[in-house]
Amino acid sequence: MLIKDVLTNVPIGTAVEVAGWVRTVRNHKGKNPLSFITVNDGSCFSTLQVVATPTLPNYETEVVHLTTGCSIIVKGKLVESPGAGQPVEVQADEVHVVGWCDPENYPIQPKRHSFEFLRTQAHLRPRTNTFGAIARVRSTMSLAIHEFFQSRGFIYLHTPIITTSDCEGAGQMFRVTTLEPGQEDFEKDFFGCKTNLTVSGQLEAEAYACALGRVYTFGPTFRAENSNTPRHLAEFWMVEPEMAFCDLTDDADLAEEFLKYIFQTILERCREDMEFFNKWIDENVIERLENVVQSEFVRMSYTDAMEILKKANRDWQFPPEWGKDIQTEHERFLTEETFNKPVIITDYPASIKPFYMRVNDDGKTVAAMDVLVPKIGEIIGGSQREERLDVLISRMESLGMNPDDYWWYLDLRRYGTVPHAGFGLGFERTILFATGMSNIRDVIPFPRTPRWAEF
RNA sequence: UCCCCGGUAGCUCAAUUGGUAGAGCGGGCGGCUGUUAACCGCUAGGUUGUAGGUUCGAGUCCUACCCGGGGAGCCA
Repeated sequence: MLIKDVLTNVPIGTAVEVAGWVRTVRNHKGKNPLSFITVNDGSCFSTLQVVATPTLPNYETEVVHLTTGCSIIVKGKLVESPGAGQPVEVQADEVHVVGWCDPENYPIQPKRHSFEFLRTQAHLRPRTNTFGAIARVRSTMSLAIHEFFQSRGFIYLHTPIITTSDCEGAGQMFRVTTLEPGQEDFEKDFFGCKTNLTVSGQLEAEAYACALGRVYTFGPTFRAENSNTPRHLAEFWMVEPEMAFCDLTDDADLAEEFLKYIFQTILERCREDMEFFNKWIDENVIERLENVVQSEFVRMSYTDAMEILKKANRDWQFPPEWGKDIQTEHERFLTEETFNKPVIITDYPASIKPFYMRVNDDGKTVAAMDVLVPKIGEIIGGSQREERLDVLISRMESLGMNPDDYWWYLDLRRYGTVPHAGFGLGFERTILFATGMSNIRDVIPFPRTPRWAEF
């Protein structure tokens, strides 16, 4: 029986059986000895208080020696709790110790640990309040993502992890090879050519969108960038919808609806976990999410955003200038100081965006859009794709790319081409925003970053 | 990769101008008539990240390296 159900669905007086890990133990040894054991099984944030007395045959031999981390199975009766901290508790008829936990060596103590320390104990940190809550929120968000797309007629697509295509501009790649170190003859390699871990499923998703209409991917992505920040991982999860017969405005509409849906979902379904984050991690996180769900996102062109930045009376480390990238300090100014909500920036200069984005009529900008949120910065990057064969080829050539390498991608424009658009959402960055956590290494179970692939 | 800050007990941290390394929590033992990260008493626990150097003397100063955090770049 899950503790989640015991605490919400089971009437007082019911015989229950729960299995979980001991969080804390309080023993009283006076004239009226008894023990309070709080147990968590991960099914919900709350613990269940178990009351054990010396009438248990193993009370002296086992129960009083329980410590944090022990695994137990408890049979007993659910009763109203006379104590103040919890409405109900279990009066134990049986406490079976499944696994002992040496308290001298067990790293997880019933106290506050630093996240830095817990990262070195990534196999045990899910037993803490914070990491249990993150795991449940992450799972609920994953389901919400599928619900959102499936209910709108999107087909869930699995794009390859090993690829030969280079989604230009998406960063450094991890080589996949069976060659011995030093060998450079790719014809002798496993695939007979140079292969990498994917940096994006977009190009393949476009192929399926140009057949099935609406598709989305949700899977791992790999970047070999030497990025050492609280917002970057070498292995992270990305959601990439792609829609045929769709322009940039439709794309931005989808992104806005999508974010609102997943935040709304965790506010509704992860109330207890969210209240924990709000109390201990970020005292404004619930209010911020509610604002996002209720408010309209700001939408403005890159050109207009540059005007706002230029008019701002402040010393920029990177002075804003048309044609240059929007820097982190600019993003924060827009999302945190100017609007204090998500901002969608559209129509970036072609010179700073990749080849596949559709060239606008002005010839200088492309139909790109980034969704920026307070604190985290960019969580979505997307665009309308260039569907005109001649424009796409000349764009590739001017960037020094060989169109022959992208023959199948160009076929999509040769045979029944169609306006289409899509975006990529960084899943972990979205969890950061949703939980108020500040380091991306704490919202994925086993993070991979430069010089760190333990566990 | 660059800039800044840090590394002391199992964990979280303290240690004056360079002068005998401490506390809280956790652990062990004892006490406590229902507790809430319980409380009270006693107790064990350290090659101060690594390797050099300066000094009568280094946790403290210098050099190099390793690891971590924050910021930047790259991006999601």
